[in-house]
Amino acid sequence: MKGKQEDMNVPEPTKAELEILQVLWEYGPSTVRLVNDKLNEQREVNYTSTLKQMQIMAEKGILKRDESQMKHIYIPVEAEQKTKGHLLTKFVDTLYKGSASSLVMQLLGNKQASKEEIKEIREMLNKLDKSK
Amino acid sequence: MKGKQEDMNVPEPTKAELEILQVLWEYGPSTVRLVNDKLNEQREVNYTSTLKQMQIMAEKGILKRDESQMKHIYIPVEAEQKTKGHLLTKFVDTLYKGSASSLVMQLLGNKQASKEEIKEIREMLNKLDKSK
DNA sequence: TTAAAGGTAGGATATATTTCGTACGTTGTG
DNA sequence: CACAACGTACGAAATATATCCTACCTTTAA
Repeated sequence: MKGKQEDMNVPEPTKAELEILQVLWEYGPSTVRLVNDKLNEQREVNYTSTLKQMQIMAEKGILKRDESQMKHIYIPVEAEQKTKGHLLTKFVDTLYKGSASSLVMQLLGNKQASKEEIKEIREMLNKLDKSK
Repeated sequence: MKGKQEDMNVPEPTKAELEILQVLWEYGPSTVRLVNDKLNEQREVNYTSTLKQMQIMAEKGILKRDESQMKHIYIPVEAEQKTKGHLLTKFVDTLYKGSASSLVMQLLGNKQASKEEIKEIREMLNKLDKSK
């Protein structure tokens, strides 16, 4: 049995696409107008640029949309954590040959993690232990 | 006093550029021939494509080169860890709003870290404590 | 009821990145 | 010497990504 459209593999977002996803993750299903407004709080973008981008994302299967109203509502197909997980996996694979601990080592070594964060990480590890 | 050429900010590598850097990191300063051979172990690339790419990287200041021999030798300007550090910082900033612990949380949660790796991470944390 | 505001669609353009073709010089070997 | 192998330089083409212009439809408010 063949999979439905929604089952197809969602391609990795490009840089501009990621910006849009961030807005949708933060504000939930939204119109192009809202997304474009949020983007413009950071940099200047023309409305139709954002529109086009989101249309393309819908074509690619990154977003789905509700066309029942004139103001279409766009929704990410994948959950935030899933998409971030993909990106993280790819990142670890390319830069650290898949070794999560190598990545964490650099994170801790380069002071990219504050004391509080180190504390949080330790607590996470402890919780992991208890759950076994 | 103005900085020398070498002091200029090294731009972030593109995807193709990163592939080349990986080879140089692994094998040290190398000729285009060697880099191209290594790349071709993974995918087909024309020699002149790799050459051009490395020439551009030299222009950008990502690589420097020794032209004293006919076979030019290319060398990364930044150390491996420094470049990876930049990329990691950017990654944490864009995807996790700069929170290292959020990233680690996902790493641990999504089973992208094996038992052994979790053990290693814990040991790293312990070492960090001792050094204080 | 009509003009302004705001919506979508889609082609064209701009920019960034990647790949390759061609020209031409140097090295090595029969 | 001559020619094949190998090197660089550089413009052009191919791709991928991002932005915008124009046309046209719908809603809203004067």
